Amino acid sequence: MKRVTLEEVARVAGVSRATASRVVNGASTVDESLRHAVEKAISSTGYLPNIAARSLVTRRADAIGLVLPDERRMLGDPHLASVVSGVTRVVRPLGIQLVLMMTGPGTREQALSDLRCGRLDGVILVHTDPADPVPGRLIAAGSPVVLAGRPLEPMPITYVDVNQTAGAALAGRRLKELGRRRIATITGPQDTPAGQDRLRGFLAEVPDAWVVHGDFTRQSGVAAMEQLIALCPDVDGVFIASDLMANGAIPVLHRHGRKVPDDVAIVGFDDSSAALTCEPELTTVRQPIADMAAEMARQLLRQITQPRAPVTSVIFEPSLVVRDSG
Amino acid sequence: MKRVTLEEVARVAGVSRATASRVVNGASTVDESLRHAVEKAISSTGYLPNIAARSLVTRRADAIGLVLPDERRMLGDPHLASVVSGVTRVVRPLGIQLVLMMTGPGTREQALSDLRCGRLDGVILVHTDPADPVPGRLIAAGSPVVLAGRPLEPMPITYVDVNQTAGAALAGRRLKELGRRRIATITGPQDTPAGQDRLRGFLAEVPDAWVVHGDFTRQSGVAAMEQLIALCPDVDGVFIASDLMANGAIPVLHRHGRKVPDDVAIVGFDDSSAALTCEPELTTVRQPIADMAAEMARQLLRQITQPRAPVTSVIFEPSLVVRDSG
DNA sequence: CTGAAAGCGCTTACAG
DNA sequence: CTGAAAGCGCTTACAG
Repeated sequence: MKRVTLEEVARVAGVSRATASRVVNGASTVDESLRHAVEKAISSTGYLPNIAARSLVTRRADAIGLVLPDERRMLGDPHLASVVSGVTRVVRPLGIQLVLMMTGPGTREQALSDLRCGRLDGVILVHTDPADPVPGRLIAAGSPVVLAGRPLEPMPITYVDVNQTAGAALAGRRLKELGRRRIATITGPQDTPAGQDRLRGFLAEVPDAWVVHGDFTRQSGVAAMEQLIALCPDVDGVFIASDLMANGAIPVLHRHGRKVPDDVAIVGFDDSSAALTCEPELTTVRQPIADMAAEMARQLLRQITQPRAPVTSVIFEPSLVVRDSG
Repeated sequence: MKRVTLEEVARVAGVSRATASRVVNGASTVDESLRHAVEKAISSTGYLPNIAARSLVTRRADAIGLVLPDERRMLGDPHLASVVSGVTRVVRPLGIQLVLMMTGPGTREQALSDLRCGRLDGVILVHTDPADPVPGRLIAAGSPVVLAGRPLEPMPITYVDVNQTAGAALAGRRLKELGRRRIATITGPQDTPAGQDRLRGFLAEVPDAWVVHGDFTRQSGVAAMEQLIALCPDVDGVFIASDLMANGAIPVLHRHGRKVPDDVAIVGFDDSSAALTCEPELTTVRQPIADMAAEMARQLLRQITQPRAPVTSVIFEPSLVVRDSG
């Protein structure tokens, strides 16, 4: 574990530290023969630049944060691995670290101070609730930040989202094409943009649908389906606003002797891993989570390198994945 | 975003930079009145130490890595959030960052170089397969490292695991207590310690059990159960070596007209979120993942602060969580 | 294109 | 207990 410094590389290559630094950083203004000498010295010594020293002068941490809500809220969440994967895909080739911050109620401030003390160049915020002051303070501080999903209240911040209303409309159209007549929906929480948009998009397509409310959790899917069956026993098509809720709701139908999709067609939303653990496998609206996460990383990187660039958001189009449930 | 330095704090407080540094770092050898002056200066200026500058001299990154396998392998994995949560719990109060490394086949080396260039103080390795050269090289380099789970081949490395054989025995005992006579098991992959131990521990309790092999994935649970039903149509109790496999296997039983738990009792292993998405909810052997992850972090921290400390591993005792499936 | 030099912001022996 | 000073390892104007 002998620590090799740039000084040493320069000496071995017979050049100055400045020149050695230039080839390490790929500056194009280095003579070919010197470059070669330095490269040879690098590999012979096994040199690796000290990141702290570099950071100190470049004023970049080369690290971004992924700020998550607390464990309880992440636990059933089937998206985490995909988000991490998508971000990693764009960030790693650039040598940028992904630091995970799973926050408790009082610890979201951490992101702010990590940004201020130069530990992080920017942050991606997941599952931000409307009361959270962090996004506002980040904007005020001029820190690079992107939100996963449109914020409830409009604010001048970059976000990446799927076209929620279009996705819900896809689900509605599918149920109609299947010839279903007594159509219902189990919604997400109505104090979130996704919950609102999925309901609105669906009703635009199926205005007379029955509406029962859930909150995206599996458990709420169970309760909502019980409620729905009581409300409308002969329902024959249901759009359930998250795969996780569908995962809870389908067994309720079975318990009531209703077959899926013969008696009741089900369409979910997300195309998360929860869709595959449904019986039968879930027809659902696909959100390309990993691609969206990759785009968040790209947007964040752009803000970091171009602090004065205009704020833009990007919306992905959803698609319908037809499986067995509807 | 004006950057406040220690220099400035010292000037405001009317002391030297050295003294200011001492109170920032909580050195006890500072006169009370000076300490007060510095503290006041810190809060009035909003000072936050520059991490890179500190790292450069302390030679610590104050960051640890969590090295995961590729997305495909993590996707259905219900443990990720719990692991992150457990590690975060111990690491955050110490101001240590958790950096996530989701590796592809060729990128596990990243951990090595991040360690060498001072970007990481240590790493936790998850799902290491026997062919992976990384653990060996980490040991050779003397880097702080802990493994999630016992390595297949014995090696002088710290790991944290659950007592797998004891857990499997718990499952066997449960099925016997339920009065089951034709007992079987669906195993995990036999080239992993967990897969081997769960089978061994189970057979020690139920020596004459039928054995069908799976690989911990949901899909393999489906296939294995089909196979088992063909092999032993009147099986009445099955220990399935992961909740995820059980999640796939139970619907197969239903499809064959067998009720759970009346006709066939099922006991899983993990107590992950997959246990709750089973119908009926899964009786399973609980692995306290978050606590285990917290312990991994503690072990790693100890290695970082005490490089010459002896290698120790820690084993958690599992417990049986009785729900509805068996 | 190249090198000598300054400087990034901190911690830590070393004297006093 | 306190301060002046050295030094961590790099990058980057600035001359040449």
